[in-house]
Amino acid sequence: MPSAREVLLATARDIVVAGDWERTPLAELASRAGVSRQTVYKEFGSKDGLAQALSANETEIFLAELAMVLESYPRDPVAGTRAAVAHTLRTAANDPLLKAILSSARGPSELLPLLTTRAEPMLEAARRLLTGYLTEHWLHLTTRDVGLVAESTIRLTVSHLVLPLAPIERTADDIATLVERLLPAEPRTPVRKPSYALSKARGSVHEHA
Amino acid sequence: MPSAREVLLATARDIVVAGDWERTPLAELASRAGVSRQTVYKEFGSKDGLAQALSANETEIFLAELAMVLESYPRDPVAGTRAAVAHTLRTAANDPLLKAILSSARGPSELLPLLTTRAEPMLEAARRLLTGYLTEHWLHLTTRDVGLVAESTIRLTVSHLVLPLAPIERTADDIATLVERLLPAEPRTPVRKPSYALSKARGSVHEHA
DNA sequence: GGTTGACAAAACCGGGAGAGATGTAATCCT
DNA sequence: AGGATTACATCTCTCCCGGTTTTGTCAACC
Repeated sequence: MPSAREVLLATARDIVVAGDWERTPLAELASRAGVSRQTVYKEFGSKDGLAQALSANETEIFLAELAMVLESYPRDPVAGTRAAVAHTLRTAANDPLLKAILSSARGPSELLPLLTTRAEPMLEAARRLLTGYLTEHWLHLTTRDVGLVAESTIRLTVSHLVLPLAPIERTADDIATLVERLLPAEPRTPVRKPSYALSKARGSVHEHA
Repeated sequence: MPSAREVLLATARDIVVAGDWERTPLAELASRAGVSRQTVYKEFGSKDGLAQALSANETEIFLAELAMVLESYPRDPVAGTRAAVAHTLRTAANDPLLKAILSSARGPSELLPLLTTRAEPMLEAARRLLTGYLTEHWLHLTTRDVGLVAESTIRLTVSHLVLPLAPIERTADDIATLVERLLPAEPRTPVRKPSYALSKARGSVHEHA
């Protein structure tokens, strides 16, 4: 039995993805979630509060997914990077909300400006995640070097998200190639407990297609 | 004696940079340029036509500058890249018009959407320029490899333009470092006539600070 | 190549009425 | 507690209506 909070987040997400956020009254959202309007205020304080919570939830889920993707390549950081980039591009392509969070892009329909604030912290979190992952594999490199590569990977991914020119798989291959050439030496794989992985998403409500 | 076309472009540029484009009537623009309103229609067809021409002019000037910057480092492609990136970031920081063209960013004041269309061709031109420059120095690399590096450089530069985190010089150093590591071998310098350089800006009207 | 003047059509203001949403609160239910 | 219902004040959004400005196109003129 999902809590009111959870079903509200899920419905809100559907509405945002459908591009109807500003158009949809809170009353309709609530009734569609099978919940009264006041419950929303109790739980989230305001409509914006709901959007914020949704954004935070989405961010958390995405970062957890990203960590899982990376974890599944514990011995091959280049393949891991490639998979992470591809996963990001693929997911964001089908998810206007995530895309908005990542790129802070004002789409044709002027997506909610609340998320703009979220963009930078989100990218920063992703950068830390990637940095940790890469550090596990190239122990001899300086923090600065790994950070540079991680940040470039993130920026390039977002860039290709905003202005895609090649198919996703091709882009992922390209970025992975860059990483491989940038950090070429000594791919030692310690295979210890990965300290970079974040806790799993707790408030997860929806499934990613 | 500057032609009416030139002085019109210059005045239009001032207005755009001041952020008053949509606010300013064509009549005022014309009189400020010391020219009648009809001359504008004769020369550019419409107000949008003026904006288009301005954008094209700006693009041409910028690309010519970029080519000159690169030409001044005929033997050191890493330093050349570094200088080109720094020049781009520095110029765009003081030039809302160029920034809009490069990033297609809707600023707080909702900059002219005409330029949005311009963004991709402009980046494509810059990519070709850089590709040609780099090819002069790393003859042994495949077109695909050089193209990859060039495109990444462009994308990273734009990314840092949109979301600057470090000082410009630092960013330029970082990107140059990436290029250096990506294309490490055999920096042969043919020093022949650089075929990548475009013709100088002809319609150039203003001076870049 | 340029100016002046006139002109229709379109875009851009306020202001005001009405509808619709948001946010707060009291009360009731279980 | 967790939630629903009803009520209500306050915003905001939208539509409409004029009046004004701006755009874009003439023609005639130098």
